[in-house]
Amino acid sequence: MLGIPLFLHKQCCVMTERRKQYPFDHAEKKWQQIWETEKTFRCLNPGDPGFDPSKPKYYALDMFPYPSGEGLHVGHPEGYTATDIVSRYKRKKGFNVLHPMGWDAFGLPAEQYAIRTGQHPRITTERNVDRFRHQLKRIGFSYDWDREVNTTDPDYYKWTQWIFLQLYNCYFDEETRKARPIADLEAKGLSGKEIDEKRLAYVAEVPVNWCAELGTVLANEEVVDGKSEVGGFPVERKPMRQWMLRITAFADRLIDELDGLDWPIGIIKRQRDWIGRSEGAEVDFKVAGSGEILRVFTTRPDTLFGATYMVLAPEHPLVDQLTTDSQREAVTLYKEDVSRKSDRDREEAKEKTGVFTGGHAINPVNGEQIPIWIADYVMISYGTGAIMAVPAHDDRDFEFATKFGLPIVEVVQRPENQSGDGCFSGQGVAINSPLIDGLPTAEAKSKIIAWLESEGAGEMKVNYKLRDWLFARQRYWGEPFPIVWENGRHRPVSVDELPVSPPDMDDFKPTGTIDPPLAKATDWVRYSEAAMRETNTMPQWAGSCWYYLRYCDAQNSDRFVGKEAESYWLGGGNHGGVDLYIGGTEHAVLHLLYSRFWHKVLYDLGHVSTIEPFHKLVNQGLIMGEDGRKMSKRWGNVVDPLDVIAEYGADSLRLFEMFMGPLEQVKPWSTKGVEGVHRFLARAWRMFMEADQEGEWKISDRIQESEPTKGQLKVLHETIKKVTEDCESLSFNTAIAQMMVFVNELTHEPVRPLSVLVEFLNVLNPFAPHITEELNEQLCAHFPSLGNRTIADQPWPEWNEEYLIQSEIEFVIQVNGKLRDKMTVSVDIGNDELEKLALDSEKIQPFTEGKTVRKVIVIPGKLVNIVAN
RNA sequence: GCCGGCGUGGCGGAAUGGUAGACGCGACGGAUUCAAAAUCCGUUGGGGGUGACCCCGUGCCGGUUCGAGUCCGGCCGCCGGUACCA
Repeated sequence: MLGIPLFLHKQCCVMTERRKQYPFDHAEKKWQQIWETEKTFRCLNPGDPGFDPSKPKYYALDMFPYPSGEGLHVGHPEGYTATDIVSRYKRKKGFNVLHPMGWDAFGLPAEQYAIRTGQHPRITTERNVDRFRHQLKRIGFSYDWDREVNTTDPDYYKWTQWIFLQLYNCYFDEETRKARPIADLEAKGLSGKEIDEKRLAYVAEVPVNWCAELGTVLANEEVVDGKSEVGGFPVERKPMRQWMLRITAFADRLIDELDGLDWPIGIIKRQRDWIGRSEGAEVDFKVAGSGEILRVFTTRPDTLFGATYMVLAPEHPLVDQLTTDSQREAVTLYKEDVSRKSDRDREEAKEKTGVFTGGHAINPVNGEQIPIWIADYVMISYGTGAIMAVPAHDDRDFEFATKFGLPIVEVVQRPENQSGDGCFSGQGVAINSPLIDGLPTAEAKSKIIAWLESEGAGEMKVNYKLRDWLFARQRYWGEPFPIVWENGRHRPVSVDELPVSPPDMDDFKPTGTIDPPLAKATDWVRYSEAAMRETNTMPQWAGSCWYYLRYCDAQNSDRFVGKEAESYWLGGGNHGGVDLYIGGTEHAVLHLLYSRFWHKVLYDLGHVSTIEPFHKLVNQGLIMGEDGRKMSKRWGNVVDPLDVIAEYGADSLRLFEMFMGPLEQVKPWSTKGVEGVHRFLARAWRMFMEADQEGEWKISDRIQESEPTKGQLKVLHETIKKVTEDCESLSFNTAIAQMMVFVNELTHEPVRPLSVLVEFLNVLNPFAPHITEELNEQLCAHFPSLGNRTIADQPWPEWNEEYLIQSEIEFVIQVNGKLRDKMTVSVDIGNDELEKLALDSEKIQPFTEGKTVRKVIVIPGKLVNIVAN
C-alpha cells in the first residue's frame, strides 16, 4: 500500500496543472490581501470623516451562522454570495452599503463539547469562529470586518442583557397597544407584586420539557418522540419556575404589521399561522349539582343549541371533582393511560378515545343537561382546555359522538348547493336554535354573543396559538440574566454592572438536579449578604434577536446602537429596516418572530425608528449533495468551499453558487457544473490575455482603443441591461448566462474595443471580483488612458436603448398559430405591408390554399398570425 | 387531512399570453497533437424523409384565446410546512 504507482502520481499533478487555465490562485490571494489591508469595504457611518451623506443607503444582511465545529459547507455561501453580489452592485450604483457578518456563538454544541472534554466553550468557540472567518475571507466577500459581532463577546451580550432589562422594565398598555415603562404603573400606585405580573419579562411556574440527562429544558421542537433531539435522552413534562417573555401581548401587532413587508407569502402565512389568531366566544356552563363553572372556548357560538355533550382535557383541574364514584375507576385509568402516551402517540392516534366522568353541565341557552366526558383530543394547552361538543357541525366531535353513541342535533342548515350527509362544518343558516333561527352564521354568532354577555354567561374572546416565550435555559454557555433574588423577590442589577459575565468554571456538567450549572459557582451566585444571582441563562435566540442593530454601530460602548447610526441604516429610504435579508426557511417562524417582537418593544420605547426590522426577506433554497441527498457527514457528500477554491478558485465557486438555478430553489451540487463556470472565467480571461512564447500572460493584441461596431455595442448593452435587471430581481443565474453570451460573441471578434471590454469587467465584477480586478489592473498597466483605478470604484454602466434597436427584425409567420415561415424585414415596415408579405410568402401558400383568410394578427416586432379556414 | 411550492431534453435550468428548450453540463463527430489533456469548430427533444421539409412534444384531462409551458377548472405525482387549535 505504500508505493503509489508513479504514473498515477504524475497524472494527478498534471490534472491540477491543467485545470489552472488562468492564474486565479495568485490573483485571488493578492486581491484578498489588498482588501484586507486597505479595508476596501470599510463602511462609514454618519459623522465619520469622509462619510458622504448625499448617497442613499443600502443594508444587505445575511443570517449570521452558528460557528459549528464542522466549518462551512458549500450550502452556506449561497445566500452570502447573493447578498455580496447585491452589495458590490449597489456600491457601484452609488449607495452607501452596509454589509456585515458575525457569529451566533452561544449554543449547546460548544457546551456539550465542554462537558465531554473539560475544554472551556470560549476556546472551542474562538477556534470555530476563526475557521469560519478564514473560510469566508477566502470566498472574497466584501464584508466590513470592522463591524464583526460575536454574541458571546462581553461587549455584545452586555447589550443583550440591557435589552432584557428594557423588557423587564416595561409592560404592555392595552389601550395604546404599546410597550410602556413600568414607571407608569408605579405612578398609578400599583404594588410591586401587581407590577411583576405585568412586566414583559416575568417569572412563571410553567410545564416544561425537562431533560434530566442534558440537565436543561428543551423547546418543543427539540423534543422528538418524547426524547431529546440531541442524544435521544428521555424528556418529561414538569412544572418549573421560568423566565418568560410576554410575546402574546404583541400577537395582534405581529400579525397586522406584517402588511407592508416584502416577504415571501409562504413565510408571512407561516407567521400568521404560528400566531394562530382565532375569534370566538368563551361560554360558561354551570356544573349540575355544584356551584362550579366550566368555561369553554368556541369559534362557533352559533352552534350552542347543538352542543350535546362537553369534553375536558384529561389534565383539566376540575376533572376529579366532577367525576362520580361509579366512573372514578374508569376516569383514573384513562388519565393514567393518557399520561403514559407521548405527544407523538397522542397525535398519531387514529381512533378517538375518552370516558364519561358521570358529571353533567347545563347548557346556558336552553338549560339542558349534557354529559361531561374527558378525551385526549382536547388539549389542556389551548383555549380553556374544555370544549362544548357540537357533533353535527364539527368533524372531531362527530367522530367521537358516533363512536360513543352520543346524540347529534343539527342546528345549521347547510346551503342548498352543498349536499351530503353526516357532519357539516361550514357556514349556513341557524335552525333548531330559538334565539337565532333563520340567521346566517355570521349574524347568528354576534347575536348569541350579545345574548351571552347580557346574561353574564359568556363573552367574545380572541384566542391565539402563540404562547408566551419560555426564555430560560439551564445552561452555562449563554447570557446570564442581569437579575438577583432577595427574599424570594427578583430585581435587576444596576445598568452599570453590565455585562454580567458567566463565572469561570472547569466543570460544565449538569448538576443532576433542576439547578443549572451556574449554581455550582457558589461565589458568583452569592451577590451580596442577602441576594443571590439568577442562575438560568438566556436561550440562543436572545443574541440573534438584535444583531442586525449592533452592526449599524458595532463599536459603540455607550449605547446598544447609536441613535444617528440606527436611524441612518434602518430608518432611511422609502421604507424602514434592513433592505435585503437573506437566510434559510428554518428561521421562518421563531427567529423572525422573536426579532420582530424585540424590535417592536424597542420601537415603543423610542430606541429604534421603525416598527419592523426587515423590509425585504428572501429564503435561499437548500443546496443538496451531488447525490441528491441533503448534505451531511452521514452521507459523506459534504463539499468544503476551500476544496472547491483550491481547485477552481473563489470566483468559480461564487459564480457556480449563483449559476445553479434560481436562488430560492432547492438544487443539487455538481462538480461538472463548477468546471463549466470555471471554463467560462478562463475564456473571459483569454478574451483579455494571451500567453506568449515563454508562457507568460500578456494583454491580447486584439484589444485596441478602437470604435466599437454596432454589433459589439448591441451585445454589450444587452448584457448591461440584463445583468442590471437581474441584479435587482436576484435572478443571478440568467445574468451569468447573458455574460456567457457576451464572452462567446466577443471571443470571435478579431478586434476587441477596449471600451467594450472595460464595461464588461464592470458588470462581471460583483460576481467575480478577483479576476475582474486582476484584468483591470493589467489593462491599466497596458493602456495609460485608463489611468490607475480599481473596478470596484467604477460606476455601474447604464445601458442605452438606442444600441438595442435593430434595423432588421426577423418576423415569424404563423398560420392558425403554427409556425410556418420566418422573414427578415426592416424595422420600419408598416403593418399592412408586412401582412401582404406574409400572405404572399411561398411557404405560406400551401397552408392557406383553398381556405378563406378570416383575420390577420400582426404583433409589431414579433409575428404575423394568419387565421384561415 | 390541511396549507404552501413545484412538475419543461440524458442532467441543472431559460422563456412580459407570441419562434419551447437561452446558458451550462453530459454525449457524439471533427480540427490540433506522435498520442493525450487543454483549446477550437460542429451536432445534440422524439419520430419520419435522400432532401427542401413534415408530424409529435412542457405530468394527465378539459376550457378561455387568432395563439397557452404561461391564464381558468378538474385530476395525478414530487418536495416543504403543519397537525385533533375547538
